[in-house]
Amino acid sequence: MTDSIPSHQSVVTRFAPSPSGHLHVGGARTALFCWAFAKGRGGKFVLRIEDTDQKRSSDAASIGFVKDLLWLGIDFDEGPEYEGLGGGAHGPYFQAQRLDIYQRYFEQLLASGDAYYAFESADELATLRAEAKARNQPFRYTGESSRAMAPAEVKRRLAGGDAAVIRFHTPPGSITIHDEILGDATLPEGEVDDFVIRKADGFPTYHFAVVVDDELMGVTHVLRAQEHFNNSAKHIVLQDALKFRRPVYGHLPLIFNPDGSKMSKRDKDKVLRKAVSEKGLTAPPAGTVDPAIFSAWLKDKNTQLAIDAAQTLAQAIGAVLPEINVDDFRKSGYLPEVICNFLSLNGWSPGGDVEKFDREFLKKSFDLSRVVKTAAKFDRNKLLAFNLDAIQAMGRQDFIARVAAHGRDMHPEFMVKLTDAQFRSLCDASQERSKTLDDLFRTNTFITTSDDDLTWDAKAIAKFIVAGEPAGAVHLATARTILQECDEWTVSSLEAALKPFAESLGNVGKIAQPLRVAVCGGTVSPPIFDTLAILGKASSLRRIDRCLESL
RNA sequence: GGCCCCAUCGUCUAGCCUGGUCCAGGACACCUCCCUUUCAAGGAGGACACAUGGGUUCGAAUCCCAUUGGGGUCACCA
Repeated sequence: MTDSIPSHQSVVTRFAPSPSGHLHVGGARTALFCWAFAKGRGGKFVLRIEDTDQKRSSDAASIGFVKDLLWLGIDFDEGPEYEGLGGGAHGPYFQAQRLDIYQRYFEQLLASGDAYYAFESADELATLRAEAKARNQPFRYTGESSRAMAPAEVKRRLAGGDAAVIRFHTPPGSITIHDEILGDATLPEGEVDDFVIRKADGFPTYHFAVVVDDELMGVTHVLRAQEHFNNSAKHIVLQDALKFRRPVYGHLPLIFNPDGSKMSKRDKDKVLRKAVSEKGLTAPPAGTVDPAIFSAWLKDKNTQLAIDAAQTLAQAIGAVLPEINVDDFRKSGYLPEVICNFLSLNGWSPGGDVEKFDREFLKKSFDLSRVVKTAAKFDRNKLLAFNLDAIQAMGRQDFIARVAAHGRDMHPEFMVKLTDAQFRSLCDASQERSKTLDDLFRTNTFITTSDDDLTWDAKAIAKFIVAGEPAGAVHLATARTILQECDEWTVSSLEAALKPFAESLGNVGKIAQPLRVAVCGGTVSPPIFDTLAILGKASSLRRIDRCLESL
């Protein structure tokens, strides 16, 4: 009865997150592996929403994370209907809509004596738990008194409206979990107590819903994060009692922050709190966050600011929040194919020194035997390096198209200020130095600043305009008169015009830096001739004039 | 604290199952130099790991045990 599902049966995997507007990178990795495993074997990938927690049901309808999944190129065969995807014969795919299904199985277990009602309140249990903790003992619910309760008494209390949960009566004996990744592990008898399978509100607990749905949806392989490992024991005893098949389990190693802490949505909040306290802020900057919400948040470290509010506040105080969600990486200009590639490498590798590959390769190659047992620390540096490599490998048109799409999405105000020709020139000048699709927008704000609003960095002025013998300003003035004479304003013509003068000074740097500072306000920009060409003649001269006047 | 799991460069990992070809390979980061009109990018070098202690064996990163360290889990959350 403990046999795994036979291999000739086609593979079905599932990704079963709580409803959320955003997909966490850890979740993305799990989804990716589930997807690759099923797809690579001609099987099905099912998406199921685990929304059995009514306390969090305010956003239960929110499955915004699906857009992140699709952005990554992870599609599903069955699941909630979403933009033409989803549906399927095993729905509904929201657990909250499957209550009648669970009820049948509750009744089955109640009838067979494998489950029973229990009337302890959450408070009572919390007290017992606290006592156990104080004694450094694990708390185990044995439920002798509940099970000893006469059926008539149970009926009476139920009829009287007493709050009750249903608990599963875990049979005696040790429980062995077979795991394709970790191997076998045996939990001694008594480790799994009589856990709750139906809450007082009538909803199933996670353990129960998972077991029923996996069976009904034909799930053959359960791939999930290692934090669920011990839960498998509960699922196994439930499957046995319900006479269900056992799926093959594979528990994936966790993904951590570089410092070893668990990567979580709260990391953003932590960074934000730190920035706020460093700045000594007691009230939110005007126009960012509601002051009442802000002070409530500040008071209670256990609360988190809503994601949008956190973002605006961070922006206002110049804090950079860590990327945690897939959407954060999208906004930062990472490519979805690179994220998939990199995520795959956290916990798995194809071997043979191969580490750059696409989703098709992953589908074909992914297998459980090469999944690593140890947790990985998420290395943003390496991700960034992969992203750079992918960008550099792109064709010119492809790069322009993708940067433009990113720009329309994330920086519309930037896009409207540039002509098509300017934008293409900027792309050409930026591709080889772009680590993300966002770099070009962040590092070239001088282009969209109007000529008369441009300000200069004092250090840059001191070093490249004021200093020198003769001063940079002198060369700048000379360069200006040369530029004035240029009728053709292209990269090559500008270079040709300025080269002789630059060489007479020794090297191009003598003139490039003063010019760069004058037209950009700082020391960093695309190559100087590209920069001048993109700005155009009128703008370039005007900026040089203003710079010279400002001295 | 109980239980469970894990342990190769700073990081992701290859090698481990089927001991010798490993004085341990790749990648990111790091250091040095080169190139250079800034920032990047690029090129050439370099440093860097089998947690510790016992076994087994002619021989161990690879097998066994212990120790240490890390993680997970002990909810009417998933």
